[in-house]
Order: sequence, then structure tokens, then C-alpha cells
Amino acid sequence: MKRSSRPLTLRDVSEASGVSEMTVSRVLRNRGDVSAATREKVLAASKRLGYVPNKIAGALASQRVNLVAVIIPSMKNMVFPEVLSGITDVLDDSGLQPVVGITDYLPEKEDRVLYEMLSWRPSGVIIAGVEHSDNARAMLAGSGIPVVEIMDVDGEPIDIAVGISHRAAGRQMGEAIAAAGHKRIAFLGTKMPLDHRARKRFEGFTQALAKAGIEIADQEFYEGGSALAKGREMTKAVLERTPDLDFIYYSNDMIGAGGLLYCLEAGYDVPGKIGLAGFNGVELLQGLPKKLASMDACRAEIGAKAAEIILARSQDEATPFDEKIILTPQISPGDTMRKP
Amino acid sequence: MKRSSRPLTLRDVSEASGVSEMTVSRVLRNRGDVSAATREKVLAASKRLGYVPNKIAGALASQRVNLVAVIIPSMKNMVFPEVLSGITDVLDDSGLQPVVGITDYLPEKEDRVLYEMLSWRPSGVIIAGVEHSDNARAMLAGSGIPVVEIMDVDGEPIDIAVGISHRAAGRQMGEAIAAAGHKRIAFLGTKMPLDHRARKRFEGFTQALAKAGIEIADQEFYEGGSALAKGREMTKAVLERTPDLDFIYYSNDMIGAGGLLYCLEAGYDVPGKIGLAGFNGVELLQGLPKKLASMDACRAEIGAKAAEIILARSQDEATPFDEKIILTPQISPGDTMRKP
DNA sequence: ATGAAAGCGCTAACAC
DNA sequence: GTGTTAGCGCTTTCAT
Repeated sequence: MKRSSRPLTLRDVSEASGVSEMTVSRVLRNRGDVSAATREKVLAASKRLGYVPNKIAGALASQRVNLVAVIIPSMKNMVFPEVLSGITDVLDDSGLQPVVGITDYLPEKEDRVLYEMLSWRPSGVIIAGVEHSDNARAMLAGSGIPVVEIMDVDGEPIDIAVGISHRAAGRQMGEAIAAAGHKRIAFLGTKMPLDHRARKRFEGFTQALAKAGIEIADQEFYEGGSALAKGREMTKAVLERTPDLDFIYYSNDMIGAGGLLYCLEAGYDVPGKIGLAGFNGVELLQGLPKKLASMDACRAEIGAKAAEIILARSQDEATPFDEKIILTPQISPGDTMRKP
Repeated sequence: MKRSSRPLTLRDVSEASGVSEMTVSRVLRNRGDVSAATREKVLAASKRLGYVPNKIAGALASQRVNLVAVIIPSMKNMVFPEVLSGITDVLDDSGLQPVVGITDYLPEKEDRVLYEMLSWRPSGVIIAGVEHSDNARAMLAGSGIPVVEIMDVDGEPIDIAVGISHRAAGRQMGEAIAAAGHKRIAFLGTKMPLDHRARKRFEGFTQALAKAGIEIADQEFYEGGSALAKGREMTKAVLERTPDLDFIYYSNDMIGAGGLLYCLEAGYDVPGKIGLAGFNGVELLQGLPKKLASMDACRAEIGAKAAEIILARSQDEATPFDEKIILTPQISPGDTMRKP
């Protein structure tokens, strides 16, 4: 295994094996007919030299790129790695490689990342959310490649959207809580004006409550820090400020779990005195003293479905898909919600 | 914004702006001197057409690729997304883009992913662990690009390694526990023979105990399922099986947290009757009823440092680095460990 | 079954 | 400051 400064090329393998570059290329890609004898020679030479093909050149020549751009807001919220897992599981043996870009929930950064990604001419784009700048929408629409917007379906997809309706999810939870007879309800969430999905859940929630003649009794938003710890603190704060609360809806399970731990320690009867619910259906909840009521956001399924669409499109341009693929999450009442 | 099947090329912008392709290229890359007037013309035309450069062609021509391969075992263990965050934070405005490959802890899959990645001729490789197949080591050594092995430094780096010594981490915890006077000690972990870091921690741990004349009193390993729930179950099981235990060391914080919750509910005096410690120093611990003793694995720092090395090397071939950059984690005793 | 020629879209290097 | 020429390392296409 000689170590030279210049990376090996097809030509090196060609010379080492006494076969034309073209035939070497055919062997290495399993394309076209090659005699068993030449195939062996080529494979041997290639392995001996330690040749690694140059996909840059290959992609340029063939106008085919086995990359899928995946654009998500963050890596710190476990939701996105989980979606990614769904994507990689499907793409794994398909020959397509996901490439991840992070936007930090910032539209301008989304634009930059998208531009960067599209300049690699990927076989498809999977992008979180349906809210994008005009610029981003134009780039995506003009790219001529399949685009799957994921997680949320409340909006006009550019191409295809796969996800749940967060507005409906919030509404559904609001209705369930109202139906269970709760009247003094608080909402605790993240201070993220740019997290459209959390915003929509909140909107759907208040809307459902309004329809039942209920107004949010208290609310609080946090940013930064450990979600579990914040959930504790905020729960303590609102319960002291508004002692007659009988339900708290959390915008995510982590703060909900923190709230649950606080309530149990403080000796509250859950859900007798106060009901609690979160959002996401994270695995973590399984190990809590009581199982927190939640709602599955279908994270892995969304990733898997999106990947399947890109895969189908990359193999067969014409595969038809609905504009919106809407998954419907179910409330899992756990042990922190009264039965209606 | 006309939508054509053929993607736009430099030539299209050149014709639309009446400027040579070369000058258009210069404008778009901010390279070389271009008069303000031409620059404006080009920018206008490019924007009007919705041109997105083709990096494939650019990379082939310039022999420069702004990609960094990042190879990690999994996305499901929060540790790796955190390392990734450290990497993206540093790479963010550097012009380098991380591309992630997942190995599922499988050596053969690591080989495949690595081959795939190297065929894009990235500017650097960041890869988890120091254990790799001969094949992988040969590919990396022969690639001629900077390679940073992360998370673990117990082994011979191919190029540079950044991380902690997991063997020392386990040893350190074993010593601290022995020093605090514990004698009946159990270990609970994951059933993953291929997770070398967990294995080394275990080895270091038992070794330190042996030196203090202590033998592991009980142990159990799990796989799959919710770590928090498994931590509960396993803790219950070992405490029933070996009631005289006075310490449990967990291979990660999630199962440790589950164990802590179980012990508190079951009415154990922690750490009076039984001490507990985990590993990783995850943020989650902040919100637990008691703060679990743990040890920071320096995840974000490792990612950041690795990215800085690749960045430095990509800008200046000659920047010298030590072969091993060893971070030293500290035990945070929290509320679940007696003071020695 | 194998090879030769042309060119993918861009940039390095060199003119002017 | 701007343009011209010659590839980058492959694959497509067409010949044999």
C-alpha cells in the first residue's frame, strides 16, 4: 500500500491491470458485460493499489449524484436525530447518501444551507417545515429535483409534504382536556417564535379551548438550559402563581417530564388534582414514575416515508404521490390525564 | 423564474450578462479583481436567472472539496448528535460542510461508509473510535487527507485522536468509589460487545476495584428499549438479587437516571444506603430529584476540537498537532455519591 | 466483450 | 480587469 501524494485514478488501475480505463470503470460499477477473467484482473489490481473511485468526476460525467439533502433546524432537539434515523434506515442500502444541513431555526441560514446543498445537485431534498423564504421556495421549485417537506402539513407544499397537522394536534389535545372537564388550564412552552410547529400546536390548542368557552389561565415560555429542569421550575412557578390550575399542557415531553417529577415530589395528586400532558411521545416517558400523557409525533415514520418518496422518484421519475401525506397522531393518555 | 429541465450553467449567466464565463466565475466566488460595474451586472443576471453553481464541476476543476466526512456509530444515542453539534458549530461559517455517515457499530458497515465517503474526496475525516478494520486503516492512511479519530484515545491513532481515555475514566470512578468505602458494588450496562468505549470503562473500573481488593458483586447488561425504563428494571432486579449492594455504577446516565428514580420511589436512602453513578454528564440530570453522580465525556468539546483541527489543516497543510489530544473528564459527585 | 473519442461544468494558469 | 485555453477524472456513446 504505497502512499503517494496524488490520489489514484482509473488510469492507474488500467495500467496496472492492462485493461482499458473504460473496462475498469465497467467492472467497478458492475455495468455492462465483462468477462470473468478481466473482472478478476481488474478487481485484483484495484484492491492491491487501494484505489477509491472519484465520485466527483463520476457525478460530473454521469450527471447523477447519489446524495439526498436533509435540512433540519437543529441536532440538539432529539426529534430531529430521530427523523434522521428514519431516513438513514430507509436509504441505507439504496445507494443514496443523506447529507445534513442545520438551520438553527433561522430563515437566512436555511437559505444559505439550501443554496450550498443544491449546488451539489442532490437527487432530492428533505426539508423540515413548510415555511420557507420566497428565495428558498424559488430555489427548490426551480431545482427540478424532488422536494419533500416534512413534519408539518399545515401549508402549501412546494412538491410533497409528509407529516402531521400540528394545528390539529393542538386542537385534539385541547378538546380532550375540555371533554375531561378541566377548566383552569395552563400552557408551558419554548420561547421560539420561529418554531412554527410549536406555534401551530399552541394556536390549535387555544382555539379548541375557546370553542369550549375556556381561556388559558396561565402560560409561560422558556429558553435555554436543561428542559427537564426548566419544566420543574416553570411548573412550580405557575402553580404558585395560579394555584387553582387543574391542567398543564407542555409543548414538549421533556419539560412535561420535569413538571411531572415536580408535581409528584410536591405531593400533588396527578391527575386527580392536576392533569399533565406533553408532546412527542418520546421513549424516555416509559421510565417515568407515572407515564406522562402525550401524543406521538410520528418522527421515525415521517423520516422513513420521506426517504421512500425520494428513493422512488430517483429510480422512477413518474411515481405519483399525493401532495400531502398526513399522518394522524393519537393521544396516549398515560397516567396523567383523567378519562373523559 | 423560468423552470427548465436543464439546470443553468455558468454559460447561461455569461450570455445573459455579456461577460465571459471566467469573469462570472470570479464574481460568484469573490476571487480576483473585478470592476464594480461588471460585478453588479453578473450578480443581477445570476440572481434573475436563479443560477446555482455546480460544485461538482467546481470541485473537479479545482481539486478542492469543502466536505468533511463525519463517521459515527448511531444517531439514537444522544452522545453523537451532541458531538455533531460541536462540529457544526465550528464548521458553520468556515465554508466546510459536514457529511454524516452511520455505522451502527458494525465494522463492515464502517468500511462501506468510509469507502463511500472517501470517494467524494473530502477535506478531512472525523471518525468515532480508534478501533478500525485493517482495510479502514489502510483507506484512511492512504487517502492523504487529515483524519481525526474522536471520543477515545486508548489506542494508536492513524493521524490524530481527540477524546478522553475511557479506561482511565472507569478507573477513576472505581477509585473514587473504593475510596468512599464502598465494598459491594454492581455494574449495569449495555449489551454491546462492539461499543469499545463502554467496554474500556468497564475494564478500567474492575481493574481499579481489583487494586482495592474488591470484586464486582453483581452485574447486568441490557439491549433495546427505553434506557430509563431498563435502568429501573435492572436496578430493581439486582437489588432484589443482591440486597447488600452499596453502590451501582451505570454505563450511561439514562439507565442511571432510571435507577435513581427507582431507588427513590422504593424508599432507599441515596447515597446513605446505596450510592449511584452514571456516565456522560447529560444535561437531563439537572432536572432529576437528586443530581446523579456522573462524569462529563466532553462531547461538544471533542467535536469542536476535531473540527478545528480539520479546519486548520484544510487551510494550512503544515499546522502541527499532537498525535493525541487528551481531555480529562472530572467526576461530578452530584447528590448520589458519598464524600470520601 | 472491449476500446476510442468526446465532453460533463467548472477553474488554474496564463495571456493581454 | 478581463478573456482564452486546457484540463480535472470520470462516463456516455459509438465503434469494433
